[in-house]
Amino acid sequence: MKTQEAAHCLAELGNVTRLQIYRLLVKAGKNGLSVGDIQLALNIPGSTLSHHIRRLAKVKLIEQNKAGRTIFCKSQYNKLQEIIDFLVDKCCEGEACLEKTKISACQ
Amino acid sequence: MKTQEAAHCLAELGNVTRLQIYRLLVKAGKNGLSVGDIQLALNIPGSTLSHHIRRLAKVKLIEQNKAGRTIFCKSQYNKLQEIIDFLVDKCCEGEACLEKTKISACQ
DNA sequence: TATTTATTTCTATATTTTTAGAAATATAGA
DNA sequence: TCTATATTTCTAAAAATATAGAAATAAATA
Repeated sequence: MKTQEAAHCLAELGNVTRLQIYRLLVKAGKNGLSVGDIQLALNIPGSTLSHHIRRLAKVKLIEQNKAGRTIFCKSQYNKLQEIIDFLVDKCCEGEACLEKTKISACQ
Repeated sequence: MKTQEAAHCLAELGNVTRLQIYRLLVKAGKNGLSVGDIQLALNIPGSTLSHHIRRLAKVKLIEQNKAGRTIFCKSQYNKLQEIIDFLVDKCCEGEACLEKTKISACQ
């Protein structure tokens, strides 16, 4: 991952409401949550929620699939992996003081 | 780390210039770099650089110490550790599919 | 087909952020 | 003490973001 993309992803995570949404989805696992579930959990206006979800989806931190009139959102764990790898890469002049986080399941 | 603080830190990392500064410092290790070194590497106005460094320092992603008229900046690795821990905590309904990144040295 | 439900899009306003020139401060050295 | 160097603070303007009401869309159900 390049700096530009990493910064963009980190900026999307850098808003309290969006981070709450994202964390709900990280915890939720592969089935994810519907937009309605998230709205119920966070108690925010639909238009605000929709705006934040769209931004998370745009940078591929989450993905959405429609089932009838319900839209399910779920974390794209590989993107989080890439962000973490970017942040810890070549730490301390290559002295390898950071062991990488491995995201094994949930891909 | 709580959501509020995590979001704040992530927002500070979510700007290309600040992320470049931060990554230089993560790579630099425990001796860090002077403000002048960073300015040379990134080629940006001093006032802009100073503003970004201040923001990174404010959330303790980096620390600064003065030596004469030179200010050295270095990464506070433990903060990065906390952010990563926050992001991967309780992933996938506690199925523990994320192994935590360990930052052992450079504290 | 009419209604309800789930969610988005449109729109506008308030707030925050980014950028950088100019001036200020603080320390070292001549 | 005068000057040069390293860095910050002040200031202002442009751009981006956050928030949410209202209207629109799309699918399920009566």
